[in-house]
Amino acid sequence: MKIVFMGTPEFAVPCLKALIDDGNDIEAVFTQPDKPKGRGYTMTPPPVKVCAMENGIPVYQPTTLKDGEALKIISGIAPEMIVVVAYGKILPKEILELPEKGCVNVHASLLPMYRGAAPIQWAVLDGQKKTGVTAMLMDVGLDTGDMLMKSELDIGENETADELHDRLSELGAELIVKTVHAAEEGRLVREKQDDSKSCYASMLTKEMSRIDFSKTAEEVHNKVRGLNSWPGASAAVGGKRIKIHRTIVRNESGEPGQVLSLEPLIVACGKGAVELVEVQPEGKKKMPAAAFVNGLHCNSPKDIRFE
RNA sequence: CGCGGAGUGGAGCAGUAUGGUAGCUCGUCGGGCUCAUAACCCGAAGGUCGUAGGUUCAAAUCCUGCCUCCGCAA
Repeated sequence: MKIVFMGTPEFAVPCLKALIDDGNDIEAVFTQPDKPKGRGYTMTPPPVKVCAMENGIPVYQPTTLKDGEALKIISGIAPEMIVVVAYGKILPKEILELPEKGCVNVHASLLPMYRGAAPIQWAVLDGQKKTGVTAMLMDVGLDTGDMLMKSELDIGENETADELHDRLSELGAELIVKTVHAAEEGRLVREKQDDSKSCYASMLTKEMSRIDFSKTAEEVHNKVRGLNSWPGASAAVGGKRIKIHRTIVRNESGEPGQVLSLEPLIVACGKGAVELVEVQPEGKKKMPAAAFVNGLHCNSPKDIRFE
């Protein structure tokens, strides 16, 4: 099928690859402009751009789709379908209506749950046991279009958002290929979203990363998993910030923030406790909690405290 | 030139202002104790102190260049 692909981050790459491998005719890729990133503000191309260029596909990186330029380019190509995966821009109505088979979006949740920017992370933050990917026909609303196909996935008890992200992106790649096939064969069924069951997964911010140990062990654990690896969950020990990458829920209890054991490293929460498995002090690499404890040179759990 | 931290046996750290024998907590290996052990006791191996120069009788330590890793910020 003749397709224009729109996407930006790592999540979208498997979808693009799968569509290419499936033999579709990807005439153009739209992605966000390169941005200064990391230490030293190096200009970094989005992952989708890198993938597109490796495959010799023309890349467009407009700052806006609303000025008519993009519309001109796309109507010149006249794609049968536009596939959008985590592009990061709102498509104007004129573009949505352009392809005969519509604009299909792959979204990393079981819609209508978790519409919006960070569906994977919020599913973990909320302690969901199940999530998935949904292919839908885009309309002018934000992730409100009619659903076409879904794939479900169980979330592991200790699975992080990053790990789930990788699994969902692969699942999404399978789903979009199936959806394209179904569209070619004209057997897609549209299903309306039940708006009353919808919820919104807002963007994550750094402000969320601070751990509140007065919350329950499950809430702390879900925060660590859901915010990993960005922005990450963090706490303070002895006035220094420390990122907490991996935890396990424990049954012990104590005063919130109190260290109950050094080996393994267990910190009490409002209810229950969490064992810290992998941490990262400011300016250091991530390390096993045991290594962190070694470097502290303290003998008693009373010597340290998490805040 | 966005701001800042750091490279020391396999891991995490100390030692660096006042240059002078390579240290600590673990891990690993061997032995002992024990019904047994991730516990305890004894012993051992393992490091050109990121790299290249410079100063010096002498550099992990002082000076200069380079490489690498990380936190913040975006």
